[in-house]
Amino acid sequence: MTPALRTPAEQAAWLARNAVDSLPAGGLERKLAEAERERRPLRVKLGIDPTAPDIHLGFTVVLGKLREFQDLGHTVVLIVGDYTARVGDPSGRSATRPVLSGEQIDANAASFQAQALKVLDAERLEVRRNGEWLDMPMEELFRLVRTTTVARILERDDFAKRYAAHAPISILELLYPLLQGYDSVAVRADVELGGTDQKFNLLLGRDVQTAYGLPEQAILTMPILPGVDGERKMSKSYGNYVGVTEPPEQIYGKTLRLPDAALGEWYALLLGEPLADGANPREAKRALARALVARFHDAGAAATAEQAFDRVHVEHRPPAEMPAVALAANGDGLVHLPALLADAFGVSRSEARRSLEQGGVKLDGEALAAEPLDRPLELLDGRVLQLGKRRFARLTRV
RNA sequence: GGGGGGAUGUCCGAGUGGUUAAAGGAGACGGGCUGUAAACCCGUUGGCUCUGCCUACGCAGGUUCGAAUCCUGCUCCCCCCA
Repeated sequence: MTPALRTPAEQAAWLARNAVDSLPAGGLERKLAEAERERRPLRVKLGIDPTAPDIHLGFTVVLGKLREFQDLGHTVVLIVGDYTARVGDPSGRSATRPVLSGEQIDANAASFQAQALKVLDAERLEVRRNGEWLDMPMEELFRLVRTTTVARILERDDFAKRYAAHAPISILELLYPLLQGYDSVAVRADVELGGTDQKFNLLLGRDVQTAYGLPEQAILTMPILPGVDGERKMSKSYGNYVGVTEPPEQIYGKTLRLPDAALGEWYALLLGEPLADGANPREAKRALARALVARFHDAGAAATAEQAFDRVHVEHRPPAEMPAVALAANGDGLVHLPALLADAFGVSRSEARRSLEQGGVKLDGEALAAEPLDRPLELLDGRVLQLGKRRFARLTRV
């Protein structure tokens, strides 16, 4: 898939083709030339946060770029931020992230690594934990902290905004860019990747390296992938993400829900190719969905997922497989519908009542009247209960 | 150290003693229309044993027939002065 790229200049251009920034100008090319001259692989660094163990599509954009480096013979250094996670990141408007336990971090890191291998080549991969070097004496910390100033840190866009908005910023947060920069020192990074939101941190890493007498890393920033809402960046906290370990039908279905306006971006960032001019959005989106399922599962799963999708949403038939829910009747042989719906779909009983009132509950495809709330068990046994358009369950007598 | 401002439902944000489960918006959910796209229209959006009951406006007490609204203490945040 990688075209034959002979010279460092060609390689640099290829690597930067869908990046936002490649800094400093010519930096990547010089690194590549140096590696060739010294016959060593470049050390390409990416830091990850083990607070969330799931990798979503947005993150695979950066992973995909790392893979390109690997395909050119370079080494990827994945840094698990175990130490920083343990300290806790108080950033963000939505309160403090929980401080994770050691076991939790280990578990997350392991699952993260397994997922990353769906994109990365295990042969040219080095995984490190920043706890290896960040647990430093205060004297060392002072040395690190001296490399920058408050004004410089406050230049970072989100700090600047929050400061202007009188939102809280903890000292600890201000320290994070420096710690991340020190990671680059510790692993002697030649190149560091990140999303565009990481630009400041990546650049600061160069200053930190200089202060420690090391050559500065080149940086490459990748565009941020919009989430399935097509609006905000893909993020777990916005609930607009597609996880790489999700089942085929989920990946397929979520992809088809993507607004057309974002289709071009997904093509460019996930498939690495432009969306053909005048392409039928529906067909293009189906092709994209198949490609993504095939990438994280396999081609067979992609075909199956598409069939399952068509069956439910095009042909309006219940899915071939659906969870079974046990019916529990009271003494009169009646089943309380709100309780049944709550049990089957994890909604509250009040919510279930509302859905009933709005005609959102179907039995074998027929809308169920809101009254009465208690139905004979015989009427329900063996039938398909449906909430909304895409939640199904088969009812069975215990 | 001193002074001032603030904490409301998933989020943002009104509300300063009584039709307030709490305006408005976003999001989400259900229905319509569709390509399960977007846009658009309608409805819903704390819980429950549901014509009622319970729980809710940072936390804990108090005043009152009645408090998100008043008082006291506490926690956290922001600003100004030093």
